[in-house]
Amino acid sequence: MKKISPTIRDVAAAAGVSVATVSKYINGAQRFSAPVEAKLKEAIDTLGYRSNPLARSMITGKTRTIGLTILDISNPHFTNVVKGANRIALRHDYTLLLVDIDEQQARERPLIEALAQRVDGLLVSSRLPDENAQWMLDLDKPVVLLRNAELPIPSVGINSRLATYMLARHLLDLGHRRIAYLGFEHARINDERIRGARECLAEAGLELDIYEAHAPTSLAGEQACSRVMLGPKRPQAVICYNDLIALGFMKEAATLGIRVPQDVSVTGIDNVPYGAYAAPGLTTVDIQSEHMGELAMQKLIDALAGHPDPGNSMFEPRLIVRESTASVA
Amino acid sequence: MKKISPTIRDVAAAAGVSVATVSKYINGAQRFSAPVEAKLKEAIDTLGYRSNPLARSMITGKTRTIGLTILDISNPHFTNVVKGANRIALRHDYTLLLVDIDEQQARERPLIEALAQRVDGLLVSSRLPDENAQWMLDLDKPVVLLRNAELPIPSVGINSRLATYMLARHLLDLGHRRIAYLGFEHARINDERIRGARECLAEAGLELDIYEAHAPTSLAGEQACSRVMLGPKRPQAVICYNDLIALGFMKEAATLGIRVPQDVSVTGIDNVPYGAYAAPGLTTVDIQSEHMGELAMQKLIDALAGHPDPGNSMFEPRLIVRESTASVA
DNA sequence: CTGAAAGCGCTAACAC
DNA sequence: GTGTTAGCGCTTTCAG
Repeated sequence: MKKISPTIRDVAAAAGVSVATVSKYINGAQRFSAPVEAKLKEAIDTLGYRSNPLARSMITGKTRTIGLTILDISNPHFTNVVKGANRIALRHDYTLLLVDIDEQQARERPLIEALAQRVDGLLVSSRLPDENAQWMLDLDKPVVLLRNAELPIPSVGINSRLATYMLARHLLDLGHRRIAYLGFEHARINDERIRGARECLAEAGLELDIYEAHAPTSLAGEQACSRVMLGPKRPQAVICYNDLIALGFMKEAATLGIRVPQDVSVTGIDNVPYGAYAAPGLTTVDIQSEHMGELAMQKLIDALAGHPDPGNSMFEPRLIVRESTASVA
Repeated sequence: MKKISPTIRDVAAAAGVSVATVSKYINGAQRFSAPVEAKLKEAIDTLGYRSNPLARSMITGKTRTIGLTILDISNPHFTNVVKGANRIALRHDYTLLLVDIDEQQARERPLIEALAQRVDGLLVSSRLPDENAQWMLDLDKPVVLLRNAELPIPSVGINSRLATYMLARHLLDLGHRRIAYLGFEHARINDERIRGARECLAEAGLELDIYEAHAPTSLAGEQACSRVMLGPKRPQAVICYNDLIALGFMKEAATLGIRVPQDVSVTGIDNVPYGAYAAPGLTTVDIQSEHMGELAMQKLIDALAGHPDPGNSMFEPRLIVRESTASVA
């Protein structure tokens, strides 16, 4: 059962034409006389010929593949980014070469450099600070960054500062005064998020208490909960770095006998699907993850087609109020 | 800024050796005399040479890429499969070419066939029934199926029948008699799941009432809830096709004023991460999604290395009892 | 419209 | 150890 697949030469022989003609036919490069076209069609499907994409790629330098690096596919935010990116890619006949960096920064650069050689362009989500991302300019492939960048690389991101500003505003409106932020300092946008909340509180003459989760995960949220809630400065409301941390936080709060939202209001960021199915439903900010993936891929494909759209595109966050936040008793 | 990247010939020239020598050096195929090795090293990094993987692939026929088709990356079950598969792949220096079929069966076969030409092997998750999957044998690439297959194709799956049997048993033990199954008939394994639950109930002289969700999603679970709970045969317990449906079901139940688990016990299948963070926590069956991805990838890589492990590997489900199930009042 | 010929960048025998 | 020589399967001038 080791049938060697037919090459363009076999087709040419069978159809009694030259390989060049076959090549042009396959690529729809021009029109043909009726008899030639008929013979080609015939030869191709009796042989079951399929052109070898590798050989074509070597010559054209195009692979119809987009490299996508993601920090952690388990995080629904990134899952949605992939979903959106995949949708647009398939629509344009591109396929995704996916690399889940899996939170190990060390391998990031070599992985991306290797990836770059095998794709037409890249979508990159990375924790690398802008200063250390210059090398991406040397990849000689179009890149779109999944974040807000100051670099001369097109990017798609979210206004994180506004996101936390909105959450802080919402909590202030509910009458909260002691508001804490449970962050994740290894994320580049953590500072932005702190700034947004701080600004808002400052306008009310208040300060933001800052706590740290050791990972952007539910488990880390659970583990941080007692530290935040049973410490000396128990907050009335907690803004979490993301929804996963918030969900973990809420679960552990329940275990500790702390009621949400009666005893503490909790918010996340991302609007992951499961925030709506938690109880109480999680108040959060929608950052349009799937649209981010779509837009980033669209920008990349446009660049590939010779219509680069440089600069940073920023999505505006949208507040989603559910039951995890409430007025001060 | 259009620097054409150096080829193996440039390196050979710069180092004063033949291209064959360079090729062997790059591939670490043998040892070299000290002076040659030094010159090669020198030439390679002054030129910044990187071998072109496309050219290599064309000759060797190997791409170090694994094709992975998934039904819906948004479903945490599949997300975890990807996570596991990616981990093993990276460990062996393979990369994933991901295609999210996105629940549109029509494009499945052509997409997979195209994918097969560009990869060394495939991991396939598909809704195609075994009878219509014969063509996969003709892909001329090793394939591992992510399901229980009767085909002569290696596969990794879960004992679905046992999963629902266990859930039914658990519910019977809690004293439930009127037990319903909320399924998703387009899934191949739906029948297996029905059978497992039915068998268990039959042993107790009971029958299973069957309802249908129109998709394997939370939204579909929400929409099905009133149909199940406000119909003529209100069940005491509901076994849902998967966790997403169960989560949606529980949410809508709360909206309808039906208490879980006091008024109805609910279970899912999959053990997605967010089942633990719902309230009440979702009783479910762990199907080891991530391990499935790992094992499937390992089987594929073994096959690629000439150590095929044919046959079906089946994971055993594990019951996870949380708060969404309770004894009859 | 069709074909001949020259490679793309690399590997793989096989000599030396 | 190192070099020579064929190509892999395809696209792409450039003639006719």
